[in-house]
Amino acid sequence: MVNISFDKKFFNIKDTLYCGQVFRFREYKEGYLVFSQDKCAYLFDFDENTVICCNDGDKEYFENYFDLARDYSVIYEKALSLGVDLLTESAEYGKGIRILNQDIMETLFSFIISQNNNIPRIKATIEKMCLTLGDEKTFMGEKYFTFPTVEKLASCPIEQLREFGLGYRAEYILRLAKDIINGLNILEFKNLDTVELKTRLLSIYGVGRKVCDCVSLFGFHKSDSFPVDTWISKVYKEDLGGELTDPIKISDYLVDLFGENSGYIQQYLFYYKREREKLKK
DNA sequence: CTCCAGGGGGATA
DNA sequence: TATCCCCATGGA
Repeated sequence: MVNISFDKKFFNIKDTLYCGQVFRFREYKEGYLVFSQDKCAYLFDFDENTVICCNDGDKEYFENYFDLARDYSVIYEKALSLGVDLLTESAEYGKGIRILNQDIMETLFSFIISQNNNIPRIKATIEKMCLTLGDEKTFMGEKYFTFPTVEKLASCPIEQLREFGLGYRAEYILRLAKDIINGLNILEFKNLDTVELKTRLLSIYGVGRKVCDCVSLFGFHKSDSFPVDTWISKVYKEDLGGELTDPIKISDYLVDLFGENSGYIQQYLFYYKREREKLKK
């Protein structure tokens, strides 16, 4: 086992896990267990640091997963410098968020599941998938299940996929898994620029603009992506005074406005808007 | 272009 | 109890 310590000023565990970019984690002891692919890490606070505890062989994987090489103070300062009141508040509130570098396959399947769905149910569905189709492993004495392989997903009867709570998304999952088995190479997309990547992602059955932007950002770390859901639509309309209604046009407008920082700013705004709404109740 | 089905749970009225 | 909403999309 190895411990990686990182200044928690720009790495807050809760903000990073609850800002909606990731679905496989659970509370454990003084912190959280986070699962990715077949791996697991234990995160906790220690003094002024966030500590990542993982198996020796997974050190580099999780350093990349938590995007430790990137200086988030630059992104935070940039957000403040734009002079938009709501963004300043949002960045201050969510400056501990890190945009994860998640497993590409897992991100793609997970965000197809996320469409027109709520986060508790997305988590529950993915958990059932892992429990049934994944492999059992142990980390720090805790049992967990790996994310299903494409082979397992492709050979799973559609009725069983529906039992996980996938609903009509079961068809999307099955068709994609089968396409990958038949030669569709998603990992090859890593070499593409954002425009080309998005075109390829959009050609996948069940992937529209919203899922495409999430996968571009959370799987491929294309930060010139601005996923627009109902919360971001509200921010755009209520706080930025926008008049567009088509989410695709709103996304294009916001990427044009924020450029390379779009993805980070999207997370600041989404998280702040949603958390603040929760607090009102 | 608009309309609507797709699962199902939780929030709201 | 009924209705709306949810990190939407494909098809008519």
